[in-house]
Amino acid sequence: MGRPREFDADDALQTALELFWRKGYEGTSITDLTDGMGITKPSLYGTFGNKEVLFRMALQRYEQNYMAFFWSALEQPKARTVAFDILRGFVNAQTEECNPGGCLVVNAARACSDAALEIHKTIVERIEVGQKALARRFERAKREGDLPADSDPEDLARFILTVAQGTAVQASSGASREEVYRLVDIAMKSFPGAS
Amino acid sequence: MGRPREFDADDALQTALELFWRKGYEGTSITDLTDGMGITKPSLYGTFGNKEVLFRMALQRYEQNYMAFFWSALEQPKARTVAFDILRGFVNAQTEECNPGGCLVVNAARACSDAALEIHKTIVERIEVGQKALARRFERAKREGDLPADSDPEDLARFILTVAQGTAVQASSGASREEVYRLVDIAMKSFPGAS
DNA sequence: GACGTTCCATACCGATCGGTATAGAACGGC
DNA sequence: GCCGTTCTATACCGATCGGTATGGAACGTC
Repeated sequence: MGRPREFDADDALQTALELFWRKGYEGTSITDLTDGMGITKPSLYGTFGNKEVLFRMALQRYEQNYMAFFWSALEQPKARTVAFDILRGFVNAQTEECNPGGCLVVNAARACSDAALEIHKTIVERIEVGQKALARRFERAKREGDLPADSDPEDLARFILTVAQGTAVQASSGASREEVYRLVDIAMKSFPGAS
Repeated sequence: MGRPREFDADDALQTALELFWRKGYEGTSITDLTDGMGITKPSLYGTFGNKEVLFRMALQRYEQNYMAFFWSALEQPKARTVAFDILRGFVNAQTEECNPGGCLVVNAARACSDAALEIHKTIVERIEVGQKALARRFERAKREGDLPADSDPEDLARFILTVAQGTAVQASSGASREEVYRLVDIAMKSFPGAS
């Protein structure tokens, strides 16, 4: 009962996600959000709570809708394919025409001012979650003989994500998909099992 | 003649550099700057003009004092040494105890809000200057037979700087110097001439 | 010691920040 | 038709943003 809302909350969240992606957490103002969503401030606060929870909801949606490739890549049978699929998946998301450039997480990782410290902590934590999951996957590969006995799974995981973060900077600076694809090919030469 | 200023402008600029390094352009407020410098706003504006020119002065000082290794690395005789010295130099600057974490340029590269567009353009431009200089160095190496005939100097330059940008994200997220050193070693396996 | 000059301290500017109080408009249930 | 509820619109909140006007204090010069 009561008056029905005149906008689609899901559409609005998608708009917020894209704005945060493009401009970062602190770079996106409430006015940016309400203008983009086409709603008023009370509607935004009534629906989403406040800016911080809205960002966290957008972050969750981002991981679900744009970072899903990461977790399915982990299920590839060979570590080398895991690594390649992850890098390619990142680059695809970062250079998709209809997406903002770069990576929402990396773009927001410099939520710099003291006021955004909590957001920064969350971002760093999300990166670590992915890095640890990848390291565990590489440990399994090492046990299976899929990775050499002298390789360090944690270092390899850090390397892959570091390249992904680097490509995010490149992509948000305007590098083309093909350029970054070639970059991934070069990076993969460092990975055990290169032809 | 006139009353002498009661603070050292060079010290103040160094403080500004460190604040911008740690918190980015928009994340650093005028109050942050004046508090850190121990001066008042009129002194800051009288000495440096405004926030944007202060940032550009800090950026210039940063390149001179912390990125000098880049240009001397270019003078190394072998391309592989050039690449390694550059990566090591970046990591050293990014993980120096007494420095803020990461890279001022990468941290500021997400000067996200619409207001900071000019700063963002400058930052992207500074990255490109380095990337092009490195590509030219690798072109020379290719001509000299120091790099294989089928290698692409531009792609190699982009790869090295992408890894450097990735390490900057890692470092500002708290990775240790040794961890990032190992990461550089892995990345160097992609570079032509690996043992 | 008066002077022009330069710097410092306080207090202020309009704009914007994230967030909210208030009042009215649009609905379902009775 | 009326009520309770939930939305929307306007107008506002204190705080902070980058930047400045004003007045006095500290100098070298004469």
